[in-house]
Amino acid sequence: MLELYQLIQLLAIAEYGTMSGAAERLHLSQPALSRSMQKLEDILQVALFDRQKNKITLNKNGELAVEQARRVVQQAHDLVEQVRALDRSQRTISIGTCAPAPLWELVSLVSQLYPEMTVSFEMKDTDVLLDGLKSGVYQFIILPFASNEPEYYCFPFETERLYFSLPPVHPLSCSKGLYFRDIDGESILLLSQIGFWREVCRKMMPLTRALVQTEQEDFNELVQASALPAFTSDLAMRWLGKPENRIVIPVLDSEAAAVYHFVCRKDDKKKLSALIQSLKKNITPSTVKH
Amino acid sequence: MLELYQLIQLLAIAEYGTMSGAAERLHLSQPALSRSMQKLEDILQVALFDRQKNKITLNKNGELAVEQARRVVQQAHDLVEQVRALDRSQRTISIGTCAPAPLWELVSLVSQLYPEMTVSFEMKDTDVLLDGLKSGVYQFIILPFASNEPEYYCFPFETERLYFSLPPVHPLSCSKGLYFRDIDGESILLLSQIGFWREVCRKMMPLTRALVQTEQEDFNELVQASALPAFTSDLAMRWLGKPENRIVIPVLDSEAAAVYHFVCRKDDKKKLSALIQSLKKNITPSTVKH
DNA sequence: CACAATTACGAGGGTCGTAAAAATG
DNA sequence: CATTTTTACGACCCTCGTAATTGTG
Repeated sequence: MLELYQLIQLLAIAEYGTMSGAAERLHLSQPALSRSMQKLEDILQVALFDRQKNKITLNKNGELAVEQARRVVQQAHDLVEQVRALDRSQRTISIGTCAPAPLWELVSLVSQLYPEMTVSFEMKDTDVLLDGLKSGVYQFIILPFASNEPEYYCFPFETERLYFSLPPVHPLSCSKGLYFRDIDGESILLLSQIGFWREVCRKMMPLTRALVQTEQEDFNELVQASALPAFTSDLAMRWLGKPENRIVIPVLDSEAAAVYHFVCRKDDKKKLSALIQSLKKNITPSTVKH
Repeated sequence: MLELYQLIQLLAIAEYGTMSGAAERLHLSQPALSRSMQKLEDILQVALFDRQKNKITLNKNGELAVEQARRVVQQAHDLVEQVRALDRSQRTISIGTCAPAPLWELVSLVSQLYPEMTVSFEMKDTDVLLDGLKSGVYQFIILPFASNEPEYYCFPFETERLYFSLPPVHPLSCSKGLYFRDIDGESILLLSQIGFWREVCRKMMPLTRALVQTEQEDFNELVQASALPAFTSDLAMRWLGKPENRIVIPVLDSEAAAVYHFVCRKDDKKKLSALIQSLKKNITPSTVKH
């Protein structure tokens, strides 16, 4: 019976050229490898090597066998990897999101509803998210708009509104509401992991220079220490707390309000029904409106 | 280490549905198969079956594994077959010919020159021969015309001229020479394995009905017993003898003379050089002319 | 109680490593 | 004389089969 280990050994010989070298690479004794190849030739009923007492070289048959063996071994390797990947994908829920805020609720919710599953998430551009949903990278994604592609199931479940976070000394800190353009031109502090909000800022405040901070801790300290404007949101304040020593003022532009949509493939709707129901239950009428 | 026998066993379970059934088909005990599959799951680090104490069914992982295993096992099988086929092709010379006559000389010549090789031959239509030469089915072919395709090496090496074989009582048996049309309309005896000559007859003697005989022995007896015209040729008479109690009369049409051409791929010219030289040496000037 | 799968245990086959031999440059 | 391949022999691993156990319809 032909077996994979024989093909792997053959490949090692082909790559290394000599039996003793291949044996060493395979952590095998030369005699073992020699016998193994003799047995392979027995099985194939074909000579694979030109034997010159002191030296062996692959003959035509051997070269063809090596070529074919590469395919077989590669595919066997792929089999292992693909099956493991499928298994992993069945044990993990991958979430793709356009912004961090929805995750604060979602991750704990998903962990509760599917306690045996591993939860992973990524923040990407919306087009990458849609590609990933299509290819199965994500079980569901969070978009700041609705998708009406027929193969997807989509509904809005949460809104987020941006607030300026101003130091009390700021000239506009007494306002009841502000527009992006009121602050445009001033330098502002920004967290790096804010998803699509980054683009919103660039578009709505084209004159503003953003000082981007990677770490949440460092960001918080900077906000307290500096006199620069920053952003927060209703969701951020609910989950992470209000910034200390700061005045928060709602941003009045319609672009400052996002309606997060849950999007999954219709095929997966049944699997995710518990989550979907739970999300819909949490929707308060005021939450969705803006 | 993943091995082929485990994949084969997995496929048997997938095809048969139950372990005991698959074990039987594999000429294996159930416990052996059960342990084997447990080991396969160990190797993949993945469960392949839903186990219900009394029953097993493939789960998603298992189905993917089966699908992949089919590919791997199939390719492993192909490896064996292809290597064996290559080995055979290196040990055999396959000749394709348009007519039987050239073989009488060729087969013995090839056997002498390449005593370690097996000689096989087939008689086919000329277009099939050319296809076969291109695809490697034949090492060389014999055509009744020259091929001037640039990748082929081609030269004429033998001619054959048809003769009518008439009973002495036949009205034309005293002729020095005859044309096809002189006999056209009479029923004639024909051997089935005459290659392209069959088409020549059909074309040159459209009114004639051919009584086709499969066996050489039966044909010879028929020729002696009946009063019907038949064919022979210079080569047939040289190698098989003159028909008894018959008058042989040359067929004068140009279509009754064939110049057999040896055609091989230029790649193979070197391998066949001994044969080519030997064939060229045998060419007598009179043999090639017609 | 028949049937299916798993566990336990001993037997056998096959591969492995060490040692030794043969051959080459 | 170092290097490479092959043969010989004993050890061990791993798969197999038989028998027994558990669970199901």
